[in-house]
Amino acid sequence: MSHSLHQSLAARGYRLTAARRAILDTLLDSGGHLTADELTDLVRGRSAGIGRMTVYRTLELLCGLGLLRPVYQGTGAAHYVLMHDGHHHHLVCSGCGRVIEFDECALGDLPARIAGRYGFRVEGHLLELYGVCVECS
Amino acid sequence: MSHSLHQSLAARGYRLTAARRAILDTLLDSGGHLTADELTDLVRGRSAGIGRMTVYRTLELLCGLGLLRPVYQGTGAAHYVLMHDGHHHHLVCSGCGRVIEFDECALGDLPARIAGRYGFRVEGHLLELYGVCVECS
DNA sequence: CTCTGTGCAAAGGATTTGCACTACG
DNA sequence: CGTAGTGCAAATCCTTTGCACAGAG
Repeated sequence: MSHSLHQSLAARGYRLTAARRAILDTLLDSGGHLTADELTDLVRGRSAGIGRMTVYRTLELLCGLGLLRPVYQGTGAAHYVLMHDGHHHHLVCSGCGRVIEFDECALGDLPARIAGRYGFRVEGHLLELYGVCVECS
Repeated sequence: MSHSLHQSLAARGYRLTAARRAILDTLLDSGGHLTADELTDLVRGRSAGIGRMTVYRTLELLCGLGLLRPVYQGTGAAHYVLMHDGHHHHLVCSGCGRVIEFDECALGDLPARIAGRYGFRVEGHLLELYGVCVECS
């Protein structure tokens, strides 16, 4: 499990450097939902001397491979979420801005229907539900 | 149809100024998928003298009302998409970055199940499918 | 009339280059 | 060894404030 990201990189011919290893490990341990800066700080706590740009570039690389996804949670910096098993599901509260993850995947045969209709091969997805959480009701 | 946004604002006590009217009309006509800057240019073509910040503030307002949503398409500026009828569906190609909209909504009774489990009232959603389009295969 | 909304300019952040240097494979 | 990857600093770009003025209700 903690090797899937590393192997995904290696398998595509990308080098597994110390910096990338630290970034990947931090991402996996943190569970996602981090900005680039938050991630940089965490990475540096684990392995000093890693530059902000290396973090940015690694994030960009992972996004290009479909393993990570930037989401815009209102204001400020982009948050990056891991696409565990190719998908990710959010509940976003309009009141307090809180983000809750949930696992239930209700897509059914939609990917197959999309493939049939648009010739589009679906590899992953992000579903965000917007509304109001219990506390904000 | 072209009045739903205007009425949503008016009904909540927001003023329907000339600038907001122009921005709302442009948004509706363009079909969405615009950055703030692209929208500003379009708005100015229709009604000169409208400032960039007015556009930003109107976008922020609409996002707060759940009528619009910022999405992060890779790099650069945020793209804003209209939440027609509270939902929006994307096909995003990892190859060329193209974004295709589709209408099929496959959520079924998920909102009801989420409400039961998390006490979260679902008002809208964004579904993004990632993969490879026909041309990039 | 009053208070919300607007526009400008300037500040504040986040992200991105350019380039010499390091180290993975 | 050669090339992909790194780190720093500076540049660039997007977005947000502060404040005086205009216009909607």
